[in-house]
Amino acid sequence: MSANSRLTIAAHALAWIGLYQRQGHEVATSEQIASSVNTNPVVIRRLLGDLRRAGLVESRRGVGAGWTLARDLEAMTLLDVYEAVETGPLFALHRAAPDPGCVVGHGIQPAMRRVYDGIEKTLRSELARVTLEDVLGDVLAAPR
Amino acid sequence: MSANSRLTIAAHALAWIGLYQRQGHEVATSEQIASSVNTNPVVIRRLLGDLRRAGLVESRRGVGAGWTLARDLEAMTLLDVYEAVETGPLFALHRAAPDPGCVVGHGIQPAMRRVYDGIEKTLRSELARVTLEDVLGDVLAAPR
DNA sequence: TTCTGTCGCAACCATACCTGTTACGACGGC
DNA sequence: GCCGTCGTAACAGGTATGGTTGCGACAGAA
Repeated sequence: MSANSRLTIAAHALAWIGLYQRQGHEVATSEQIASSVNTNPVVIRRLLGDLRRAGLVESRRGVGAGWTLARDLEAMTLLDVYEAVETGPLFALHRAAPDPGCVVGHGIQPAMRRVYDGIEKTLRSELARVTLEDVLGDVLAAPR
Repeated sequence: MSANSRLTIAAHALAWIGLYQRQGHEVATSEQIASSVNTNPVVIRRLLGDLRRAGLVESRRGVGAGWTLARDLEAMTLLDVYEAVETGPLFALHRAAPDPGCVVGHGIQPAMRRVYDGIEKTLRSELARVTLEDVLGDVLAAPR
């Protein structure tokens, strides 16, 4: 599976904004964040747009514009971020419906859905256990 | 995320072969399985090729060729199948390395990797808990 | 009012992966 | 030699992601 890095980048951006505000600055610009992430500012704006729609950050426009956290990193979990930036399910069922006349084709989808639902539930509880404050703490604890 | 259905199709194929053999047949052809899955036989052959390389199925060639299970469904878990058909990690880190001169850019990757490693470990234990025999049982228990 | 810096967003391209399809050689039993 | 099936390459189409450019919208400052 070609995994995507949206969750990683979103967590990076949030931790960056949180640290920047903690250092006394009011707003962070997409260009500053993009510089730390090493990507294009538009990529950051797109992602932060998702986070804004999820109520995790706010944006100001005009001169001196930029991004601020909508709530403290302590009150934000990776599950919030995951739900804001990820769309579909982890595993998909058949693209085209299997043969309903076949016993296996008939019963395989509910069987697999049950497994996948359990996995997604576990995944969510794992993500919900980690706050962005935890992430930032881990980041700052990295050896130089 | 655009999930892929490889795990679903692989489980479908294995359950189908298992049931077919249980009904007294020796080998299953990719065309029969493709008919139940509702896809092209080459797709099935490609997937079963992965499963063969993982030691889950065997193939015969020549006239009367086809596929057989390499071991009982009871001794096969969804984790075996997952590892056979899925390649990369569930979540990716940055595509391009973040700015190492930035505190966040420096520490974000080990921090996220720790989270992702924990999640993958949990995912694997969930998948390892389900045998293909469980799946087939669930399939056969589906209401008509 | 005008200027300036930033966001918002559309458009486009490149890449990568997955799925489906066609084609054809390899194999092995008859 | 014939035939059915696998093995695999090649290609096309769809989709997701990421990178880039361009430009209008906005809001504060001069």
